[in-house]
Amino acid sequence: MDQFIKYLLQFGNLNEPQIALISSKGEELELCKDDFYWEAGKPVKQIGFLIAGVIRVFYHNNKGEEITRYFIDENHLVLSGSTVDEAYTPSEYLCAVTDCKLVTFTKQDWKEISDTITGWDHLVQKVVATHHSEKVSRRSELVSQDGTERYLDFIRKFPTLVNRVPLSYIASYLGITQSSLSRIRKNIR
Amino acid sequence: MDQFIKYLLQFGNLNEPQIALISSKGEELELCKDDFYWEAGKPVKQIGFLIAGVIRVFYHNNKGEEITRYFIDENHLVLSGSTVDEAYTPSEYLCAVTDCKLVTFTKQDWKEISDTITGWDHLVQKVVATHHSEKVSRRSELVSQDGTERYLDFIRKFPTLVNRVPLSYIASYLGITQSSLSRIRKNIR
DNA sequence: GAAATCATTTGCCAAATGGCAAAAAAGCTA
DNA sequence: TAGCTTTTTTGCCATTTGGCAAATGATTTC
Repeated sequence: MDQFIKYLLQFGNLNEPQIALISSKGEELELCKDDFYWEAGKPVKQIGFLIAGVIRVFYHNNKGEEITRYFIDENHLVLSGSTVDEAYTPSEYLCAVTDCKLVTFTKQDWKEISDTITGWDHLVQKVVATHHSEKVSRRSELVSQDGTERYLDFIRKFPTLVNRVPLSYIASYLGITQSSLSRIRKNIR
Repeated sequence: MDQFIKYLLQFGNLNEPQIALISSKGEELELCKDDFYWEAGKPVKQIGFLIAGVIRVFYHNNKGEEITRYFIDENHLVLSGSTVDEAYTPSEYLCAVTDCKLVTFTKQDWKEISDTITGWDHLVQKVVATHHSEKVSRRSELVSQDGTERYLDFIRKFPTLVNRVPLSYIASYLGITQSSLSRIRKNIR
């Protein structure tokens, strides 16, 4: 929980009572490897903040293959792309790649925080914007590169993930087959 | 200007004085084809809303090639990924693909609006979140598909752009060469 | 430690894409 | 319309990647 507060404080000030309010609402949640945090079609009722571990975001393409859209690592909010106060049913799966620890808030509590703390929405907006630009900068160049460049880029941009995430997931994130990625790795060394 | 207000009202209520305030701050801006709206390295001083036209977002990769990151079409905010009130210097170029019309706000005025209108930040957050998820859903599947699928997807997701944007830009967005895209198009018909 | 399971590497060949340059088509201007 | 410029299409061949299946390696379980 402290970790979450500390993270928030990078984006704006919070006074003691505000911190107390936030702390009182947050609940710790642990996920084991391969547990789902979201499942496509099941409404999301929480906002989460990932304290430890890695979550993989994936969906199924029209051939039924799992496509990894993104990896979420420590110190990131897990919330729907659209806004918090609406009912939201994801079309993708969020699944723990490693054991995970999160702080979660019910949407109701989150709304209460938003109504109570002046500037909360603005602060969250900052956080979301930061994550967004990080996401974009991590993702965007993939399309314009060949497999080798994409993998090197992945290592650069997710340095802490390479050894925690199975090859097949990385390949699915990079948009190449596992075999190709394996060959690519061989050529790099 | 009315178009912008109308757009905002989809995301939340605004009363007359609020609308008047927003209207009084917005300035119309016209861009000709190939004009730059942002240039990498030059600070951004405005928030814009695209009323008409298409803007291409691109950057240069390490080989000096232009890579198209995204197309912005009508009824979208043009703002930095990070927050509004900070100095922001983009690392990418925004260039008009067609003649464009925008409504713009200085950061100062935008801040004034934010300070004056309760719920403004929240409303903007909704807009940004909507754009974001739209962007993600338009972008994300590209990596996992071959050229033909990507192009078909592009047509589906940017139906109004196909005939307004040069082939080379689309190819650069799809991460394939212009030649390949040309061949792909031949095979589709 | 052996068996079973899961993850990664490799071989083989087909298909897709890139690089380069020339040709063809489309658009623009005088 | 002719000439010029820009955009798009093609041909040729090298390289990359995919698909599939088998082999190898690693991990877990009993």
